[in-house]
Amino acid sequence: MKDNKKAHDIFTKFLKNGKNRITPERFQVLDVALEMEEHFGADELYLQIKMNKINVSRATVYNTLELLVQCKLLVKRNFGDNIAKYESCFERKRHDHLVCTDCGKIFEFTDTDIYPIIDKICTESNFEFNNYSFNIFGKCKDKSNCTKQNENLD
Amino acid sequence: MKDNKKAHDIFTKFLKNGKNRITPERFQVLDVALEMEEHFGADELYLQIKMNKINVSRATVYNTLELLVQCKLLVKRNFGDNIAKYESCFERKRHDHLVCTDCGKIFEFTDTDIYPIIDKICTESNFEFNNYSFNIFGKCKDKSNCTKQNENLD
DNA sequence: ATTGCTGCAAAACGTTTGCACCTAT
DNA sequence: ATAGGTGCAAACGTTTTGCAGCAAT
Repeated sequence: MKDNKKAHDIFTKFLKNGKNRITPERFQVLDVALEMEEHFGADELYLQIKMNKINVSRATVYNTLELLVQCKLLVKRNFGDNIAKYESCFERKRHDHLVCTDCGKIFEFTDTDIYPIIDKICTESNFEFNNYSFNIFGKCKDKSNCTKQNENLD
Repeated sequence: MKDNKKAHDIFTKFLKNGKNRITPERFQVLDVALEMEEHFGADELYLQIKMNKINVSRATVYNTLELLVQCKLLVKRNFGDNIAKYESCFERKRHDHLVCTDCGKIFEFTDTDIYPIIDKICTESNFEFNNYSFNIFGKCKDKSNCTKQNENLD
């Protein structure tokens, strides 16, 4: 297991601050979330929890994931399929995604040039920045890399 | 009714090109879509169609919307609530969105500085660009403007 | 003791699918 | 004639909700 102590501390502080209760279930959700592969769905996490023989209900998983987003241990993303995907951003660099519409693969990139643009727009629009999402949809040109799950294309 | 002739022509050309059939239902969906307020959901469009006493099924609406996205008369968007939203981009300038997480309002902005960034990333990643999504989430600072539907905040 | 959280199951919601019939080609 | 498209209803998968019991404060 990774060193989740810092993450626990952040979550504890957040929960106390918001008069939310400190429950073992919430920390179990956090622990499993930090172990997940990137970009997991809420239900996927729930099933993983069941597989680990941990007894936490769906309702608690969904509820806790929202809390973890609020305290910025997780980010919530959407890659165009209308399923909420979560991703740890605990001790990770902010990044965005390229989504291949042929094979469904998701690639990460980091580009800081976008930050001043966001700053400018928020200032101009009198908007208090909280988060952003930036996805690029297209096709892997390197087709050896692209399994092309949708064979009905082209 | 707006001048939908050009849009019809684009759709017709696209359908013929892909060996899709030209059916009256598809053009009825297009016409209602072009009349909709910005950012409508598929089911919302279906209900609007029913209200107009037009007889087109849900299946056809969902199917046709995908075709309209493919021929770039509509764009499909997602503002973080896992409901696919559509928006006409027929004779409209490309734009992105600020989403207020307090009141849910969505504001548009246009910023061309992002294009060279997208170009650069696609070139570096050997990616064939098709589309992108860029949303900024935050709060309207001008609270007189913000109805704050979520009174449980702060 | 209070009130928020939990588990469970059912419901809700947007979306997709199966099938028989229809229609554009 | 024959694919492909349609309408309808049922199914699907994700997410939310209602409620009784439980547990953190």
